[in-house]
Amino acid sequence: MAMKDRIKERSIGLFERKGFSETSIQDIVEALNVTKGTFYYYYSSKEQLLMEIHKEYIDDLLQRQRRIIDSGGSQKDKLKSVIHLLISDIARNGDSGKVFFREMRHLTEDNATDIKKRREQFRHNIEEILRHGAESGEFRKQLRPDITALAVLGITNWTYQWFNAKGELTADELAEIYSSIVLDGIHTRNEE
Amino acid sequence: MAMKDRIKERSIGLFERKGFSETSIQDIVEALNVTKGTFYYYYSSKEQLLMEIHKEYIDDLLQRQRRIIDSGGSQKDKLKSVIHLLISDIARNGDSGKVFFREMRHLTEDNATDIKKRREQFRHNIEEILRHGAESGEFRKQLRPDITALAVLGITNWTYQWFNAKGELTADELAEIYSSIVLDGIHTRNEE
Amino acid sequence: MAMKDRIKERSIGLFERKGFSETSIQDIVEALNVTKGTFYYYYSSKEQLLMEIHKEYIDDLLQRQRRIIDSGGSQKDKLKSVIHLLISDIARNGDSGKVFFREMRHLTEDNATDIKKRREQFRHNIEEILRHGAESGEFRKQLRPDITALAVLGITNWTYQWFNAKGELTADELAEIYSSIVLDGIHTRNEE
Amino acid sequence: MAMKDRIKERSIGLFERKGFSETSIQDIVEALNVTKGTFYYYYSSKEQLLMEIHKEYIDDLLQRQRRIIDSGGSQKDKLKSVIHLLISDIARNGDSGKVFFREMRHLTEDNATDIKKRREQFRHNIEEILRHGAESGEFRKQLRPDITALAVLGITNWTYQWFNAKGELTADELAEIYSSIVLDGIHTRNEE
DNA sequence: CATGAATGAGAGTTCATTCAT
DNA sequence: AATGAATGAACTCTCATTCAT
Repeated sequence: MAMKDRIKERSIGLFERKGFSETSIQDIVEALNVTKGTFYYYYSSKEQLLMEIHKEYIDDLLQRQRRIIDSGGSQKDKLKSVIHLLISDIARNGDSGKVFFREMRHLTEDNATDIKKRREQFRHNIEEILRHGAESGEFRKQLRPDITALAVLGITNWTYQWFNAKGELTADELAEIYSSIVLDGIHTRNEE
Repeated sequence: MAMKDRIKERSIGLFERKGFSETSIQDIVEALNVTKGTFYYYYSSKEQLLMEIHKEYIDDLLQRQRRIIDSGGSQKDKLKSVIHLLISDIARNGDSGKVFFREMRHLTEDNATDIKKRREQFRHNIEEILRHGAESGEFRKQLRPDITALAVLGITNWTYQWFNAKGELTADELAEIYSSIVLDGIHTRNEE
Repeated sequence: MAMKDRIKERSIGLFERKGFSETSIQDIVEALNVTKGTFYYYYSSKEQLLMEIHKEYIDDLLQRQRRIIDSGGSQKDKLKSVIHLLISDIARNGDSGKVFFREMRHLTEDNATDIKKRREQFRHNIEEILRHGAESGEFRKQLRPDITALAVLGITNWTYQWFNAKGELTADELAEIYSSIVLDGIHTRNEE
Repeated sequence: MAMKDRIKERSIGLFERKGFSETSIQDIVEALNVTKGTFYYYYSSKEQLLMEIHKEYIDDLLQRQRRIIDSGGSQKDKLKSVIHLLISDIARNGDSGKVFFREMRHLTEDNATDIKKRREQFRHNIEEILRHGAESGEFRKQLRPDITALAVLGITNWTYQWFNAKGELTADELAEIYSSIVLDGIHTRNEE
């Protein structure tokens, strides 16, 4: 693998374990057995590295979300797929996600604005699924799509705080449970 | 107000705005127009201050949660009350919550373990509500209480990322919407 | 002497010998047997220290120049006194002057502008002496006061490049020679 | 133009604008759209480049000064020619001169000694003109030639600090004024 | 109670230079 | 003739903490 990617990969791991601020350039280069000069040959600053991690993560997510939305299928299926997308990403790509959700604060203003826009795009796309689903009669009409989208994101994103890909629960199972809660709630139904 | 509390209060505000690592003791004492010596007279270290913030926050939450659980009422009402407790706390006490959710990483191991235990207690109490509700037939039996508790915490805690107490939505309204989603889901029902 | 002044004094000596860029904070604090922290307790940056050196130097010079101008006496006497002021300052205060003339480049724009204004004030004051002297008939009318002022400054300031206060020539003697050259030139006169 | 000269030329421009220490090899090669390797193919170090700039400058000056001295003519004419030589060089060759006068400090000891010798030769040659002029009766006998030479150099070299080749004053005019001041002084004469 | 001088370790970053290709 | 990856030392600056007063 190229040095630039090796640096990124190790940094993600260290940022996840110790936090961005608590990880020094020294830590990163020592983990790779290279020198600080090497780091700065590939990245102009620690923040630029963080920015690249963020961009890669959110762009990948947006792209896969786009594919789901463009696919045929009911809005319910699309919503389930988006939930599955987010959860399964933890198993695939866990540390990146954790860094993404925790360390945005350390981007400079310009970069933060950039990333924020893409995050809002992701949220907005979920809102659209909910809105179309309400129009088509799949979803309850009285729930505000904006708040509901945030609820869905809350459930899934919080998973980054506790989910262990090697635990007894698979990402697929968890996505299934979340979908069930979001779609049907926890109340017993008349018909049950 | 006593100096010790003034220090804590200002620190919470600064930690929320800039982050724990990015806030220096200098920042804190300058904001209060005192000197570093004063800080160290009241707190033995920056981390000890963070620990006190955490303890105060979680203990207050646990105490109020306890009161809800000990009150009579259905499990459904208790769950709604806990959701309301968490959301309304943002309006009352927003910065503390944000610091609590973001900065636990900066506690030393011993302190982190201590706080983690209390957080798990809080989560466990929600699990119990869910478990009792399932036993009593209020809630669907096939949903795992542990995962469901984490879903509830996800929805509410994520709110700290975006909720603005001065926005168009009140904490009460938001708690109501969340309860509706959690209890009934977003699907349209037969009877509707 | 107070630490702040000790730092300044030593820094002037080091800047003179090695140059501003080539003198590190480490060099300064080692020469004083203190630590870097101490330096930054008194000066917020290396540049701020340089700025204080510059301000002190030029302000002192301007003040003494003012006294000369406000004294009675012919313009010729005033010019001679200003030349004497500049030369004698080297003996008194040599390193400061060398730093002042060499290191202005290292000030940030705002600070450089500030210092430049005061330097121009000094030059302007010489111009005024020359202008008044021309009006009163003491000095030749066909010489432009602005260029002549720069010539006077050239002669005197260049002295900082080579003059050694401990050499065979005293500052007073040198000032006398310079005055003679500037006033009468090097040509032989008819009457001689 | 050959790469080696292109590097030198650009470097002179950068050194003049930013200073020797503040100009990195990176800056130089970026300005030329080549890589660091190229730089080190032609120059063994940054200092060697500086040395070549110095040598070229002073050797050119010495050579032209020699031509003036070897020409017939009065000492007065020779002195005027040397003043003109120095001033006109600014217009032709401004950046080199500025670098020459400002950055000698950054030569290593051996190189500095070498350059110093040639500078002293230049100064010594002026001294000789003055000495011969005094002997022949052209110049006042009571002025020390060594100090007077330094005064002449002061006036001319200081010009590098402020002269703008594109300003209202030409180099020729300035040389004329300087010569007048040096030769005749600023005093009014009986005969005027 | 509170000050303020001083510490010392470590942070992010820069940069002249080397060298295999 | 030129590249570009890598080095390593040095740089400016920050900061939690200590302690005599």
